Amino acid sequence: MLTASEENYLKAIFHLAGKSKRPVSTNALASALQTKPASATDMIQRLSKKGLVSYHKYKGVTPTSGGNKLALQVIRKHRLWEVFLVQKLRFNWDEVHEVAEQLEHVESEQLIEQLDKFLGYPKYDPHGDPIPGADGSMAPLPSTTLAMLQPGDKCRVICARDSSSDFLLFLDKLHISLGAAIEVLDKFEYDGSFSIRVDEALPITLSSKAAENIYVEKT
Amino acid sequence: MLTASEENYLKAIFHLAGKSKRPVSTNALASALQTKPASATDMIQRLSKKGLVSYHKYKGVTPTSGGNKLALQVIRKHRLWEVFLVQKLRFNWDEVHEVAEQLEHVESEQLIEQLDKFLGYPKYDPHGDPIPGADGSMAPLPSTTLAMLQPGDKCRVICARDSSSDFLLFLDKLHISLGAAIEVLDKFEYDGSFSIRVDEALPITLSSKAAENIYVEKT
DNA sequence: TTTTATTTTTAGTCTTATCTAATTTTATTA
DNA sequence: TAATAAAATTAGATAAGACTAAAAATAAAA
Ligand SMILES: [Mn+2]
Ligand SMILES: [Mn+2]
Ligand SMILES: [Mn+2]
Ligand SMILES: [Mn+2]
Repeated sequence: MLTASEENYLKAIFHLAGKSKRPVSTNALASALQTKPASATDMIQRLSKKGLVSYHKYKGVTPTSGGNKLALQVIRKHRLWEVFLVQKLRFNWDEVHEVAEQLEHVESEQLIEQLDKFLGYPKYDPHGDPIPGADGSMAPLPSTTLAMLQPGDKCRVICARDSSSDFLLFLDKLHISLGAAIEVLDKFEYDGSFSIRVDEALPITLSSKAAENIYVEKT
Repeated sequence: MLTASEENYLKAIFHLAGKSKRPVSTNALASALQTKPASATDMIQRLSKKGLVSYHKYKGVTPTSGGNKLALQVIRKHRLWEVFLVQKLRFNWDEVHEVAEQLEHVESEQLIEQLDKFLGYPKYDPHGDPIPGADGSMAPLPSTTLAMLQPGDKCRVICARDSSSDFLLFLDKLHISLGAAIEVLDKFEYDGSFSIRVDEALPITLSSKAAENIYVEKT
């Protein structure tokens, strides 16, 4: 088992390496974790001994396939907790990170699987980032906005594209929350506005500007 | 701020000292935490320096008023998480402790207040232990069983008195879960059995033996 | 009231995770 | 290419939290 610190480093290496798995420099890692390069080197060597990262002195570090898998599981936990905090505990979009950063280290297979179920197996976190499955698989980044839908289409809200607090406050006023089920009733060509139904409530009107800033997945 | 280890020790001292605040011996503390007496002494001295416990060499240790307050806050978090695990994530009564033991150390005022709200401000945990309020106040131990109620009475399920897995499985079959709202419809004097309604569902019959083993609070 | 047993504390060691300061390697520039 | 700057590593220190073994204090028994 990994310590919280090891998990944080592994996750940071995973993120910094990106899709192309380019080597992560010691300085970049240290600065991402708000620590010193010497500490990063220490931890890199420890993770390397455990076979979780591939490391060549002065040449940077990348996750191994084993490290990759573990990093994805930590990210899975982090993002599921973020969904919980926003959808169930009514945290704001920008208040969840710190807390999820702690919760992600709680160790219990059962906990995370039941949480996933409780949340309805969400595919995206409140920032629109895909949630890895138990097997490490991930949905593609969200690309459909509410504005792309046609009357009769149904969808679920993933996240806001424009995550300014103004916009989020606006969504809150309309009771459009993360994970809300939306049905497109009508689209008015005149100004591109929509008539929609949110979570079985009475129909409301939404401007094209707002619709373009809401990422959804069709259901 | 306290480390997880400090919180665990403080909580154990609080529990072992009991209501009468009798001094806790080093051996008792070590054995409660499954560690060695030398480690317990170490930690006792650390907590003493922080003013959280009152300590006299060879004479045992008790929480100070400050330590008491902090211990109650950790217990509050522990028990609220236990309620969450059982009521929301469908954990069994006896599966929650380990996980709550980890979750209790997550640090966020907002998290615990929102969780409390989300759970409907429960007064008891799944083991029937009262949950301290944010101010440290606690409800008395549960004393009312379902069997004590009369037709027309309404209540909420606190916990099982007999927490054998047989009985818990039986309750599960009847869809009587922790926190369930129960209405007593009728009481049959012939055998002491009850007709009750659980969470607005169709009426069911409950034996006197079962009713005597369910602790409730009247609503 | 000595002697013996138990409990508790102290002394010294280990691991994890951090830091600063010094050194080494790599990259840049003249 | 040689000098300099930047990045990375190593050396050495510290703190938390655990351990074992030894010493000291207290409790129980003879
Ligand atoms: Mn973290
Ligand atoms: Mn996120
Ligand atoms: Mn704990
Ligand atoms: Mn409990």
